[in-house]
Amino acid sequence: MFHHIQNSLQELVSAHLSARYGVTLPVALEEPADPRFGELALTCAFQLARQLRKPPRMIAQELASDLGEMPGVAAMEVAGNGYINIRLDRGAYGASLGAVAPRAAAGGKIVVEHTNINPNKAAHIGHLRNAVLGDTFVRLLRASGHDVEVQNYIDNTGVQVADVVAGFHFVEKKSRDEVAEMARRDRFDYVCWDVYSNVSRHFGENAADEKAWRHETLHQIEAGEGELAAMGNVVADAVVRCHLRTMARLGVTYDVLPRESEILHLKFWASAFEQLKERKAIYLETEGPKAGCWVMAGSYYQQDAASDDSKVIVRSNGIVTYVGKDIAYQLWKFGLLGKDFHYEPLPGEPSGRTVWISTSRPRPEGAPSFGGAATVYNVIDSRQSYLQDVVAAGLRALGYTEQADRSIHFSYEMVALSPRACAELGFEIGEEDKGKSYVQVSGRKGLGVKADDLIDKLIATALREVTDRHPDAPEDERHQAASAIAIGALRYFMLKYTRNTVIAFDMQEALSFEGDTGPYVQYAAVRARKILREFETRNGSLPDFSAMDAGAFGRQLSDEGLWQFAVVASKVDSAIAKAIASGEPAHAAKYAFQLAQAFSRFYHDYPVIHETNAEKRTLLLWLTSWFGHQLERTLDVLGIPVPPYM
RNA sequence: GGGGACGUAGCUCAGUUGGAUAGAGCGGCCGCCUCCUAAGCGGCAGGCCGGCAGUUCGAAUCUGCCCGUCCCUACCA
Repeated sequence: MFHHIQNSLQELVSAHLSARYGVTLPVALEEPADPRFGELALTCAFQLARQLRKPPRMIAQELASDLGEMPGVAAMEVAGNGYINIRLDRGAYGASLGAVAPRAAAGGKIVVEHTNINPNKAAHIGHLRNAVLGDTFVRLLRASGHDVEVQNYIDNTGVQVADVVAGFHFVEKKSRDEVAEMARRDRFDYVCWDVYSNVSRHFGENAADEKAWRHETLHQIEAGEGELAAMGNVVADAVVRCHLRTMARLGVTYDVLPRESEILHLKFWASAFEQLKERKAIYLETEGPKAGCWVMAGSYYQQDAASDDSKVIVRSNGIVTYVGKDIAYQLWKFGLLGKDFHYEPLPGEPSGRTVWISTSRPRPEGAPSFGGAATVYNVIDSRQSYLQDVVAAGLRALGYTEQADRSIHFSYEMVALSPRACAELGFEIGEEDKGKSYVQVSGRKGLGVKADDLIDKLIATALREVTDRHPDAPEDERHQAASAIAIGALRYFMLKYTRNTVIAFDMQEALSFEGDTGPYVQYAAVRARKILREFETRNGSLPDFSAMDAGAFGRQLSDEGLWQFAVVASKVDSAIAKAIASGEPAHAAKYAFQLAQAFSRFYHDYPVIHETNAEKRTLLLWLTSWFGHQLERTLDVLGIPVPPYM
């Protein structure tokens, strides 16, 4: 509702400015920090002051009287040097709050690619940040009416998978069948975690083995033939399944899983390669250390590039780099490659929605049409910004400038470990890391917090809290509540930091359920539901809310506390729009927290059920119900469930 | 060397395209459970917004130069 008023006022004022003064400028409508200044404030008098060569206060006075009556506005006051403070008509505003704003989709399909975990080991907390950020952004976009497709790219033929295969084969001396047997058991991704760190350690001590084993394994995997290739499929498929299960615990889902093996087998790269060569986006280097490589000139992907800067796209041995494959994949996402994957439903996925996975053989099943996006968001950590620049430059070099502009690197900083977390986990910190405020996680070193371990720990902690408060509740119910709380705590923790903040993961902070946390927000939702349930238990049903007209809202919302509460709770759409515009899911999380804070105060200050004045009681119940709806809408966007009780 | 990010309360972080008195959580101290769940509420203490200059009616926010921290800069991904 707030969002709606903001937009219409902006239009009105903007039209007035151009008619009255012949100027067009973006009308700044801010929300004053101090509620005594009203709900909105115009600062355009300041912006106009220089152009009109008049003091801002005079312009403000002129504007305020010229604008006169505006719909939904009760009063305008000139304040300070030239602010125009706007007070909304509380009765009309209150009466309009229940209305649901229509959502118009516009701008074509948006592809969001996230998660993208190498299928060679268990997911860790860094991957969680990626998935939660991506999933939440998807929910934000969908909540505002966009058509969104979620892709999770599976690099099942890369070095990381090859290294684990080499570990199983050369170090652990396991056959393909033995690995397949292990893969059927629980938490195979944990087994791979150890195999990977073991083989990485071995490679660190034995460079010859690294070169030989990796070469042999990669060669088989890329050819798609041999024992090691078969083992690679077993490992990657099983680990992908583990990852999907881990993400499902957090409510993270996907529409399609494009795999690198199909990029290879369906010759995606060959098509992209032809386009790149034809458009002279890349060239064959003839001299220097990169002789024999197909490279992209540095000037394509960075300003002020040194003249000899270039990025290898195809190695001198003819094998394409990851970036090259990524350019092909990116072209496909926009429908520019002239090729498509084949798809099959991923078997064994829980019902509800089908997850499709790419396959190289045509399948009869009617898969939806994937790719062909108008806009693409790649949720990838900031360390890869250089490579993302190269990918976008590839599109641009092919003449797809619009798509390059709509190819957005949704970057975020890494999740590192606080020194205390390292100590708790029993990791030895190297000398060079001692003085640092955080330590980077490393799959190769096995240094990190596994996602499932963290989730388990959160559930156990939450279960203790729930059991303390509800010792007599059935166990499965308590467990359900604890799981919801754990998800809330984890997702909120991953979202509360803005994207360019490095998270120094600290177990105690992550396990905290008080203050600026998910459970605090969930608690507000639980209590709102409880009040309504309690009232119904005592009185049979809720009162008839249709009796609440603008007059009643006007009378009751003259109470400053209730009015402020209603205003805050009316800003859901505004918060979602802001989070999308700024690309910061953290803003939506922050808003959810502010909502919960407002409710906590309301809960404390207004005993709803015990209110004796009938009109006021009805309004309090209506506010509680409507607030609950608003908060749950916000929580839904954050992917945070509401526990049955806490 | 080049590119990028960051520096705000003891700690961890917000700060909406430059706006009114710089906020939150945690930690510290003091209060509040006969009353819809205290995972809560209220209060107090705590800041030359890294430094210096500039831009202007106005700067934590924009520009330049310093200081400090981190990331990237592979024929790895």
